[in-house]
Amino acid sequence: MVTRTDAPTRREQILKEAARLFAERGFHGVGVDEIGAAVGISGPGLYRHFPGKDAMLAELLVGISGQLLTGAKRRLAEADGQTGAEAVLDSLIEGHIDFALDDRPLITLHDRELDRLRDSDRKLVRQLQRQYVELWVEVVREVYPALSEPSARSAVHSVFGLLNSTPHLGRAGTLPGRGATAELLHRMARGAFAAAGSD
Amino acid sequence: MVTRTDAPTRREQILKEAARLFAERGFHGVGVDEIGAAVGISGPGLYRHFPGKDAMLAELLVGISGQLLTGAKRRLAEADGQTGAEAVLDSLIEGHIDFALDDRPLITLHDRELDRLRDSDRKLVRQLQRQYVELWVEVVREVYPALSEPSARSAVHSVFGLLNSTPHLGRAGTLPGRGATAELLHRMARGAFAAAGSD
DNA sequence: CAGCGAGGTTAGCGGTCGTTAACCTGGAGG
DNA sequence: CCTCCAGGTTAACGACCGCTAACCTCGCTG
Repeated sequence: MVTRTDAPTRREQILKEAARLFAERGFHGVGVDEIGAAVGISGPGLYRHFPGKDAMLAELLVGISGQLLTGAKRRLAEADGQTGAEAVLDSLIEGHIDFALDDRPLITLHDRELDRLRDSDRKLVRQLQRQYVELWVEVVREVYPALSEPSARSAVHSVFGLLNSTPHLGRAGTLPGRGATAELLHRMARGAFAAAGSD
Repeated sequence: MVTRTDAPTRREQILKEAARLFAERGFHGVGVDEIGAAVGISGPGLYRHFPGKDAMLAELLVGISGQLLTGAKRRLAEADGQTGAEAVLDSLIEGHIDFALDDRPLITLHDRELDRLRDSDRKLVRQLQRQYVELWVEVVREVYPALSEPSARSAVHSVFGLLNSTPHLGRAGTLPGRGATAELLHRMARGAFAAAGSD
């Protein structure tokens, strides 16, 4: 894991705050003035960093999808041949949980504001998402050969729903600690797949 | 189950179309003119039926939460004493799946646009949602006594995420039929709970 | 058959929002 | 020291949107 030590750039600040605000109140529910205020500058100042409000959302969504896919590919490559499919599936689940727990606003945006994108950006995001899903489907079917491909795809989407539920778990603190939550989610995801695979 | 035979009222038409549009493009992304057009009247005509756009969303969300809670209470009462906790849990899961499959737009709204409500309405909806969750938590803990209350609550929220993933499953037709999908979801939900309960 | 209310219509107001224009400023480089 | 540009500022424009006002028109009903 690469740890950043240098300060975040203004662009990164903006993206982070925009993600939080978009997740809280929806893309159309947030004004550029608010985003600016959140980073200490005022509305139109944002246009020195982004061509428009749409571009911020696009960069966020493309970034999320790309990051998920890249991480999954890396995990798949790291384990290829050496370890069994079970271990790969565990690694995929772990990666997705880390993302869901560490970047809740992004997870929220990811399946909520996709339709607000320009056509070309939306196509790109959907393509990345599809690749990510297909990668999971292959691994899941290797672990549970009884699953048909459509069933496996449905199961994967459903498990994403399960893992992405983290924003609904107590807003902060009330849940039993990050480690325990991650472990609970992991067990439940495996249990859900196992139940789906007992055709 | 009560089956309606009479034609839907204009109010009901409006609510249905508004739900669909809100789910597709978000509350702020839909104009009153579009909602009107969807039922064949034009924008301001809606104000003969609702005091404002907010009121439509409020009625939808309060209706959803109330319907879910009422259904769950009924299922709990029907089985009380007679059947085991396992059967009650199965009944709850079945009811939630029916709702998720039959009213996808409402399920989408339910956890997406809550923050767009007036304070009083939002409090009411949250209270109904909380009661619904607590009802599930009690049943789940009866079936899996090893689960602590916080863990059970997290597990319930996560299973809701799983069951509410239906809008993400193929937009229509591509999934293996309603019955098979319902059964798959049911099995996965039970599997997830079982895995959570093996503390 | 007069009257009236339910349920529409169109025009338009007031506010908000994304974006652009025009201007300012501090610090780095020759 | 002059220049320039990155990164701000405020003012303002145009579009859009929720909502109201004013008006119309049926179908009941006394």
